[in-house]
Parts: sequence; structure tokens; C-alpha cells
Amino acid sequence: MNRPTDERNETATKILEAADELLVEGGIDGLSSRAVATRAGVNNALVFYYFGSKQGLVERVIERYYQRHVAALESATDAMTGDLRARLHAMVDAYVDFMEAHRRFPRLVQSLAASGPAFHELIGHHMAPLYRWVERALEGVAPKTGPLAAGQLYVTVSGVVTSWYSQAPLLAALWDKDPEGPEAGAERRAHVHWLVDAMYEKLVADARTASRDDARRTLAEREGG
Amino acid sequence: MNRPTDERNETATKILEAADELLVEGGIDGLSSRAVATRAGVNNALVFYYFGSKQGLVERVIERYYQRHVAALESATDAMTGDLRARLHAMVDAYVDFMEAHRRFPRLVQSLAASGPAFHELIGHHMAPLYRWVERALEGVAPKTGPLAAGQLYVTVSGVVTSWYSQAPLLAALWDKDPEGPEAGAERRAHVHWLVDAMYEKLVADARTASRDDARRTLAEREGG
DNA sequence: AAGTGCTTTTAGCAAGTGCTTAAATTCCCC
DNA sequence: GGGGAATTTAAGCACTTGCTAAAAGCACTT
Repeated sequence: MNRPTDERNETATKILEAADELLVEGGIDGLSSRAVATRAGVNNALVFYYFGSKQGLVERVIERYYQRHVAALESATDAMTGDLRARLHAMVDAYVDFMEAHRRFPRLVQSLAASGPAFHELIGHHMAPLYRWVERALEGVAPKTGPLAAGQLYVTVSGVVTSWYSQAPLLAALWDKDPEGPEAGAERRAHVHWLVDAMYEKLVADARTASRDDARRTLAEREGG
Repeated sequence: MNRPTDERNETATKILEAADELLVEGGIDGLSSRAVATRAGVNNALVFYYFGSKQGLVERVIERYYQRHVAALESATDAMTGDLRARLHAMVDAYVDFMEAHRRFPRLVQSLAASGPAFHELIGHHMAPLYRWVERALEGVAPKTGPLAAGQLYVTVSGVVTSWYSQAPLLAALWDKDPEGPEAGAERRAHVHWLVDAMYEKLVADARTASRDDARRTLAEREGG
């Protein structure tokens, strides 16, 4: 089972890409080794020769995505300049850019997360660096604990972005525009930007209010003493 | 296939509840008619006697949820008083309350939506009244089109609420608190309230800015003429 | 030509799937 | 208690699944 399964191996790559394409159509349970082999144009047994098991194959597929994901965010982070608000927008853009370029990815992750705890650990493992990345980026902006902690903001922003991709196909019958089209995508991106602004502005306003309250309390104490 | 499958039929109800419990563990593909029958303590063939097919069974399970969901929101709407902000909070609370009381539901919907387009139409069908409900509730607050239209706000709020339930199990390794526990749930609710406030406040602030711009523009036109 | 190590193919097992059919059972009205 | 309908059961069909073992093909060195 120690076969080279990276891009240097042509057969393994063909299998990976076939699995990637098929996964989004039916989740992991809708995926059969035979279908993958047929799509890749190789023999069924080769799937197991290269990846050991179906689970192993799927794990490699999502590993590949997360590698690209982390790389994309890292290179975006390096290029970030300007004030905090601009940097927040750049972060969100990098995130949305990746999802737009890999529309299958958020659906795949959601599908795997939904198909029982078999993949929870794996996804959590890959999610961790991204989570830490956001945590670091929000240092000084968000409090350490409570309803505005980085963890909550992370869940919200990632939920807002990724849930778009799972909800869009359901909205087809409700919307005039095609929710999967580029116009709707641009509109969604503008909405997310607006939302980030709304959160940022309230965060700042709350902090101002709190410090004013502090000042008033300090004043009252001084007057009282 | 015209058997009574509502609450009056004990056997059908047992099957429904068994399916409901099992669905969350493995999605629709992880669900087998035999497992349902065993869990319900009935014969395997009865599943098909009452529900025709596995697909039919699952459809009834989610129908039941959506019936309760709509009922819960309707009774909450009736009891809503106060200003707009208070009503928005009440809406969100009713929504979160339902999800907290039926934690399997958001995961089930996500699981089905993720397992291919077979259920897209059905979910979209049940989602429609809720979507219209939000659209109506946001009348006068949100513009008709663009990035702040009710449709975008709907996707965002429902995404923020439901994605919590799919992400919580993944956060277990990253958090100090148990994300599935009641404390984290309360914190999440507070976060969603805060988020709704942030959106509401920015919506109001944007409207003020826009009308001031309008006034300035009108003034300029008058002076120019 | 024989041997070597990797890759691919063939063929199939064992288990599980959705679903059907026909017989057995229970229920209820007369 | 008889008879017809509704319900429940046992048994199995036809098919797909993940996965494996053994053989075959291949390029390569010696």
C-alpha cells in the first residue's frame, strides 16, 4: 500500500480526479469503486492497489483540497496590506475565491461531515490550521471568550460562505436569477463583504461603548471615594 | 400504498421514528430498511407496505419535521409584539428554539441536500413557505434586490444557525468547552442575536446615509436649476 | 534467456441492498 | 362463528457493494 499516489503517478491521479468528480454527485455512499475505475478508464482493482480502501481514496481527495486551500490562504495572507478592515475584506475574498474556484469542495466537506462521524476527525484535523489562522487574524479585534470570540466568528463566516453552496441549488425554484450563475455569485460576495463590515462596525462600536462605560464607572468611583 | 401513515397508525409511527433516529447516523445511504425494521421491532416488509419505498419513507420523515417547523414559526409569529428589533430577535429565537429542540433536523436536511439532487426539489418545496415568511417579515427593512435583499439575508441567517449544528461536532477537538453542550448552545444563541443586531444596525445606518445623500443630491439639483 | 519487481487484469467471494410475492395471521362486521 | 379485508410474516430474487487472491503482462538488469 506504499504506492506513490501523488501527481507523479499518472494512474493514481486519474483515479483521484475521477473520484473527485463523482463524489459530489452522491457523496461517499453514492461512490462505488467500479464507477471510479470506469470513469478513470482503469481496472477496478487498481483503486485498491493504489489507495488501499475506498475510505483511503476519499481521504486523499479531501487532503488534496485542503492542501490547496491552505496554500491559497497563505499566499493571500502574505499579500495583505492596509488597515484592518481592508485586511478582513482581503481574507474573505481569498476564502470566497477558493470556494468559487472549487465549488465541489464545500459540498464535499458538508457531505462527508453529514455522513456520520467517520470523517469528523479527519475534517477537524484539516480544519484546525484554518481555524487557528482566523483566530490569529482576529487577535485584538475579538474577545478571548464569549459570544464574540473568534470561534463564534469563525463558525459564522465559514457558515455564511459555505452554506451558500449547499443552499444555492435549493433556491433555484425560488429565485428569478440562477443562484448558481456568476451574477448571483457576485451578489453573494458583496453580501458577505457587507456582513463583515456590519460585524466589524458593531465590534468597534461595542468596544467604544464599553470603554465609555468603564470611564463613567471609574469616574463614579472617584466621586464616591 | 394508501395506508394511513400518520400518528393514528402505531406501526407506521414506530417505523417513522426508527428511521428518524437512524437517518442522522448515516444519511439516507447509511439507512437500510432492515435496520429500520429491527429498530422499530417490526418486519422488514412492513416498511414497504406502509411507505412504498425507502425514498417514500425518508420523504415522510422530513415532511413531519417541516410540518412542525412551520407550526412552530407560525405560533411564534402570532405572539410577536414590540418594535422591529424585538420582533427580529423573537423570530431568530423561534428559529433557534426549533433547531435546539430538533437537533437532528438541520443535520438531516444538510445530509439529504448533500446526497445529490434527488432531494433538492423536495427540500426546496418545503423551504419555500419559510423563505416567503422571512421575505414578508423583512419587507420595508431590506431592499427588493441586490446584496441586501431578503434572499441573501435568508441564506445568511439560516446558514449561520444551521451550520452551527454541522460544525459543532468538528470543533470538539479545537474547543475547551463541549460545542454540543448547553453552555456552547447559549453562547451561540447570544452570538446570533448580536449578529442580527449588527445587520439591523448597519441596515438602518445605510438607509440614513442614503437618504442624506439623496437630500444632498436634491439640494444640488435645485441649486443648479 | 532467465530472473526481478512493479503494474494491471481476471474472476470471484461474502455480505448487504431494495423490494416483491405469497402465505399466514389478525381484525372486525354480519 | 363465517367471511372478507387489513395487517403481518417468511422467504427469496436480482443486484450492487468493498475487497481479495492469483495469475498475467510489462520493462528491466544480468
